[in-house]
Amino acid sequence: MAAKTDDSGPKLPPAIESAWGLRERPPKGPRPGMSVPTIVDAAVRVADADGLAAVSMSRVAKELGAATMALYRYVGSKDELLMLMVDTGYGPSPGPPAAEADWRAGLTRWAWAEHDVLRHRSWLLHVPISGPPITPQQLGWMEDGLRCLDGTALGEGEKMSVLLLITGYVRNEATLTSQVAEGSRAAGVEPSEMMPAYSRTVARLIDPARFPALHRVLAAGVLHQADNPDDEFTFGLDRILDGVEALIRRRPA
Amino acid sequence: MAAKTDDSGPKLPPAIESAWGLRERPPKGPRPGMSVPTIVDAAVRVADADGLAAVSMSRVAKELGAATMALYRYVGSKDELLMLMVDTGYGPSPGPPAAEADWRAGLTRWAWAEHDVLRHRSWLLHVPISGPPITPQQLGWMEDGLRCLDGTALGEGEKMSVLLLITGYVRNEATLTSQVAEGSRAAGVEPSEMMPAYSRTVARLIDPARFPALHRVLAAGVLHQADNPDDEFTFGLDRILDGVEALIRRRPA
DNA sequence: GCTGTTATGCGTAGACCATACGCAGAACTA
DNA sequence: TAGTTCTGCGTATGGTCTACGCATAACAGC
Repeated sequence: MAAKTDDSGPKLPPAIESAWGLRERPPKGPRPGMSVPTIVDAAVRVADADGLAAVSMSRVAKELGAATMALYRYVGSKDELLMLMVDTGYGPSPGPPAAEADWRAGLTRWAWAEHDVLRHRSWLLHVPISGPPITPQQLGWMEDGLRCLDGTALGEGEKMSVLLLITGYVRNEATLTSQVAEGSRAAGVEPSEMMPAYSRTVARLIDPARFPALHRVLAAGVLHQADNPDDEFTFGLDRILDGVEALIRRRPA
Repeated sequence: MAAKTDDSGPKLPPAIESAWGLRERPPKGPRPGMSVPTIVDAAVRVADADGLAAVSMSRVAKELGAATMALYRYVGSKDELLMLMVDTGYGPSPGPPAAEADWRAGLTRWAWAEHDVLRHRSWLLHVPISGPPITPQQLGWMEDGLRCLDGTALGEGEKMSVLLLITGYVRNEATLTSQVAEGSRAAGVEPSEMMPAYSRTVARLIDPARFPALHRVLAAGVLHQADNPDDEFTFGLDRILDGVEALIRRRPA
């Protein structure tokens, strides 16, 4: 209730308001030569091509044929630009679950959707997030996730916690695999040689008497063969969903 | 096998080697005025006091009464320093589980230990990690975690996956709560007012028809009262451990 | 049509940052 | 004593974000 009657309350960054379409152009002054979406798209293009580190205000401006400082008419700070980049970088949410899908199938699809986004936009993982989501598409993802749990007996707070749990897992998994990929590129090693090399390094460093369990893992050759990363992802996700299932079963239907 | 007979193989950063104590001082030249641990301690002190963003080479040097460039005699790059900061920032691992503890109690203790470290050293979460752990104390944490699963029927690879799962969860939870804390400090709001303010903002932005599930969550007031963060942490951890328990039960003992 | 107001584009400049390079001198070996 | 090698660090380069202010373009009202 009282959604619109709220005073405008806590100051929202201007660029965020314009992302929600709550901002009419003032009728005076020269016509703007760019727009917030144009700038954000350019920044995303740079990040896609050369990584997040390449996204500097001057680089984005160059991409648009504009001067560096021109961007600051549209975006309050670089952090604000980053927030908007995350929003468009994630893209539209995967949509509500199919009507006949149960919660587990729905959340699995939801998790894989985020997984897929993060796989080919790994720079999203490097953006320092500075708070809970307030951009349109981000909240769209949240909405779609919540809907997966609609039929269950979980409380609203529990639903939220479950979503946070899953999203955190997906991000974490993506972070690890992207680190391996980036590390191998940086060291000029074949990606498939990365984990074996790591395994050899650790083996050289540790004393088996002080690190017996770790030594056993290495001896088992676990880190040698690069598992199919998708299997690794599925393993963890299934563990988490098993845990959620145990919780749901415990509730009276 | 063949731990020492390995050639020195992949080039390890010099400062890492010295962290493992594999580096004797060359007998010539002037005696060094500082040491790697001295520098790392100073950097940690800066991060503890003013956050990771305050850790610049010049700031650390000032802390030591030295010139900026003097540090580069000991540390190859800032990234290398950061890696060492993480190692000493985590501190010594919590130690092996008590003999009478089952795996679940052991992992719970292990997870809480990391949780506690991250709670009062939240800058650890902001360090961009660039690969799997190779520093002594980091591997110590890994060892202690693995030992918790020693009695179970899990394979070595599964043990590793479980650990990754838990550590990822702990980091993620800590990231979220520290974001709320930092956000409130940045906005000058009481920490306890942070989530209510967020809730109000989202309520103002979303259209209940397009975001029905989210609207329901808000209406339930879930985000209003700042849950005891420890309860939130326990909830997620128990979900994950339930999932692990389901896996272990499925294995023949 | 003229004038005042306002918003835009952007040049300049300041305050940081990491770090490549090279030199003076210290501490050791022979 | 001569030679070698390592330390400390001054200087300089090229990058970052962004505060500030000016010229100009476009509209509102008279």
